[in-house]
Amino acid sequence: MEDKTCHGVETAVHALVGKWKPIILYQLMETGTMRFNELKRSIPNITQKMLTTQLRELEYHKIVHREVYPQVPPKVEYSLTEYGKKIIPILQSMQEWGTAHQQYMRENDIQTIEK
Amino acid sequence: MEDKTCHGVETAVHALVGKWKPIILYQLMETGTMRFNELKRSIPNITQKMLTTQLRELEYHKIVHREVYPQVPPKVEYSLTEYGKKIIPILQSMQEWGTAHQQYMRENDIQTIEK
DNA sequence: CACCACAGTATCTTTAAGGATACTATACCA
DNA sequence: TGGTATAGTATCCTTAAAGATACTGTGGTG
Repeated sequence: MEDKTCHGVETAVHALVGKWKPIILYQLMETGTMRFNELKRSIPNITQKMLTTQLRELEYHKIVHREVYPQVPPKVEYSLTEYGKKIIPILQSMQEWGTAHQQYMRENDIQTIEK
Repeated sequence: MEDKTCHGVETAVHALVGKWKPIILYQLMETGTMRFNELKRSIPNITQKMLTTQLRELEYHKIVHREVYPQVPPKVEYSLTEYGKKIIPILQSMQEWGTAHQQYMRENDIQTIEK
């Protein structure tokens, strides 16, 4: 963190990176407050473990708020914090570019998924 | 394209993710055309292998242009393509948010690097 | 009574990403 | 004659991320 070469982009990458975080955030951005399983259902293929760990990290970074209702069966709601809402522009430009990129890749017969 | 589940964000993440890609792109955005070693020197700790593979992937995605000059010693220049320049808004909002986030984390005594 | 939904943990295993190191060719420089 | 710079490959090895699976407690429903 000392040197000038550690760009903000690095920090942003660090906080947002991972296969799931941007998708989780995008969901919360679109839908607002969501319960754990609601979130899980909205993201195909994500496992409980992945969802939990990613949410915990986002919570740690104060990007996501976790509200526990002491009930049985449990009820836990997730939402973007006011602070977390500041990443909406990033998500939106990613969404915009990503959608265009899908089309561009298709037009040029380039695989979006390499390997 | 009406596939609601495969968000553009996913594609964006896929094309931009990795420890190095956003940094490489940010360099090229700031400096313009750069030679291989110039890029390498500007990114501390990156290995040749990492730089090469990341550049190849970006080239594959038509985000980065690679210009080889048939000389000895070799000269290869990298730059953003016109298409690649479309991600500048993403990089800028990431840079902006990331810088603010560093400060926010510092103020709240939260480690940017977990674990 | 058996079973479901809820929101998770706890382990274990797999896979992908990243890193270290050594090596290449060739021209120029001292 | 040896050393430097260039832009890479080719291997091998180490982590970190992701995934699979099983398990928890409890209250309400059929």
